[in-house]
Amino acid sequence: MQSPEEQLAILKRGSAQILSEAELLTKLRLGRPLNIKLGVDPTAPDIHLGFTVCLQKLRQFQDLGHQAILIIGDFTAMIGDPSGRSKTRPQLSHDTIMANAKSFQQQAFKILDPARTRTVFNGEWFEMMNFEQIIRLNSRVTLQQMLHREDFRSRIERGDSVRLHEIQYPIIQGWDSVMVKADVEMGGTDQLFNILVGRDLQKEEGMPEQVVFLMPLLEGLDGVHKMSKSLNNYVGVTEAPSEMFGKLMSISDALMARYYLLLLGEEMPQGHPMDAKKDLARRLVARYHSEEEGAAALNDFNTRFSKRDLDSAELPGVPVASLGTDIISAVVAAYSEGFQMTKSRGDARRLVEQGSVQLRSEKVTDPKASPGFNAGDVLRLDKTRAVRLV
RNA sequence: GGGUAGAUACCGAAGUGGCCAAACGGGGCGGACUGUAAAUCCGCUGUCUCUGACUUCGCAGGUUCGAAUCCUGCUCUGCCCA
Repeated sequence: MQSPEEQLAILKRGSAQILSEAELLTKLRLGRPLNIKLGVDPTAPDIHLGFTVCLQKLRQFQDLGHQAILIIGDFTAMIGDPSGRSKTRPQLSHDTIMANAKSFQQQAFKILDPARTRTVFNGEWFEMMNFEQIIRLNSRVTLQQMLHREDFRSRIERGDSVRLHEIQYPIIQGWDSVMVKADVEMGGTDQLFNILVGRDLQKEEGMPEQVVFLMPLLEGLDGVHKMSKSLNNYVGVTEAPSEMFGKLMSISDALMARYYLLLLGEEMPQGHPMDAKKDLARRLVARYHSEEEGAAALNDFNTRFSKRDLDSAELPGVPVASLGTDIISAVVAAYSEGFQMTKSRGDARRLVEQGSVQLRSEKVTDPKASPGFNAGDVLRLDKTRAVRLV
């Protein structure tokens, strides 16, 4: 086992903020495995690359002999969050949450070491609480404290509603830290406030305060907003190799440097940016699938796009019989059969009229065309998608 | 509880009786160019049986030849007062 100083040096790498390093060092010197807490929200079962930034750091802690504690926020998820101004977030059933949690773990263990991971559900302690205890818990923090939080404040300034239960989230999360006796809590930089509340509550309970360990937030594919499912700018760790590869190839060069740093933990190499990007994509596919699939995805990308040779690329097969006779029906069917995507006929028509659709390497721009479909033909739909007729 | 402002397409936001499937911006998508990058230019962005038809402007009714626009009720939200 490395010395506390060595451990700190390793852990510091790539982190955004640690409050405080001195405290962390003191804890590392205790010579026992530390409890490293990471809270997860079981509303969406898919882990994306943004979240892996935290998971990888957590793995590093594990490799240094520490204990990861994954807290599944089943309690909060069951309450649901009715605020979502545009979309009401559905209250999740217990079954859904358990299923999500399970799939979450499966994905997380692509990165984490199961032997050093403890998974707990916060319903374990919150479901037991009665109203008196809840009030008492609430009395420990002030409204001013909660309103200090950036996103609440900005919502108030914008005139958006903030529901009372939302300001309890930090308290709930903080109490989790008390219950699992967290030595360190990890999170993205947006978690600073919540994690600090955990410290306050631990202090009030007369226990040592957890160290705040923040990782940078990974920007999504758009390069602007943080990677998130709702913005649809994410890469999921379970996505198919070619899909993952393709998404990674579409990022900007500036963003690529970030991805190198946060996902691979190294500097972006010199040389042609495209080669660097291919290597990034290949390695990440290899990490979440396998070396072979990484190499295959790279190879496939090269034939499909660099050589523009769709015929020999691997494409989803779609039965000729499902296409109908006209080109619009065929495009709609190809999207749904080949990619499980629902396109309206209007969308399909636009793609055709605008020259995106190709059959047997020739553009079909007449929406009324019935060009005849044969097994073996390649039907190109848009920039990234094509199917092979079978 | 009282007052007041508001609810428009993915988001922001115009429109306040017919010229509105609804300006403009963002986002998204497609084309050209390329490295499936960036930048730039062009086009599209409710649905369909697509030079036309149909359904949309919080919900339900009503007035009118005609309503996103006027009236009534309801739901939701902000702000001010209590």
